[in-house]
Amino acid sequence: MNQIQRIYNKLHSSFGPQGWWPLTVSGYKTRHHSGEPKNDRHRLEIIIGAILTQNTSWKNVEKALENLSKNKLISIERIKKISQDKLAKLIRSAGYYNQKAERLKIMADFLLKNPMKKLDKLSIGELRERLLAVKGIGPETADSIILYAFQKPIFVIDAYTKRIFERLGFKEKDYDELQRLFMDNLEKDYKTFNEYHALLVELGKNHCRKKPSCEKCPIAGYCNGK
DNA sequence: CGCCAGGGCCTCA
DNA sequence: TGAGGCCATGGC
Repeated sequence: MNQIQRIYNKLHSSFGPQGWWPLTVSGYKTRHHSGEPKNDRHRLEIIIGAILTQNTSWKNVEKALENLSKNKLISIERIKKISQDKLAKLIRSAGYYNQKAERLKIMADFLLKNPMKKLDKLSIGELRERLLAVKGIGPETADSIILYAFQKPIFVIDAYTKRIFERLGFKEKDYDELQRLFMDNLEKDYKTFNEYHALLVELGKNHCRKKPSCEKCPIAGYCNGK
């Protein structure tokens, strides 16, 4: 077994299954105890959440999602109709609210022209290319959407992932390189990629923070410290 | 009070 | 292609 796989096993047995994506307003999580999307509304909530959480803690995003939900704005058509200014006020708690309001509007446009049913039929490569062409959607957001909204096997790299694996001593640095490291060393399995990324977020929040606290870190044995 | 959070775009070498 | 500025709130 390779190191990438070993680290996954250790994290999984320590933290347990994470069941991402953390749907919060679509009512799916409470009914089914799983964040897996079942319909287009769930998918849209994930897409919106992925944009809102750019460089922002999930806690701040939840409030914004609640506000959107109250105003029936987990809807492509309703996002189209509302003014960007009003939208910005509703998502204020997520930070960068003017930018993010614009990004949500642009994404709504994109989804009107590219219905999810059609996007779902595309190959991963093609879907990724189309998402990356949308202004405001970079590699991490695109991959989060592909993995968590469309349940296709691609590995999401975020700031936590970069930090954790740098500390572990891996030399891969840029996004694509790091992504390949995971995809080449794991089964190309949607559930594995889903869980692994979620587990890394958990590790990053609780142990491998900017200022690390390694005492109780479950993978301290694989790490040089630092 | 200062630091940081599940990025991405733009500009300028 | 890489570094640096910019966008901003809320938790700790």
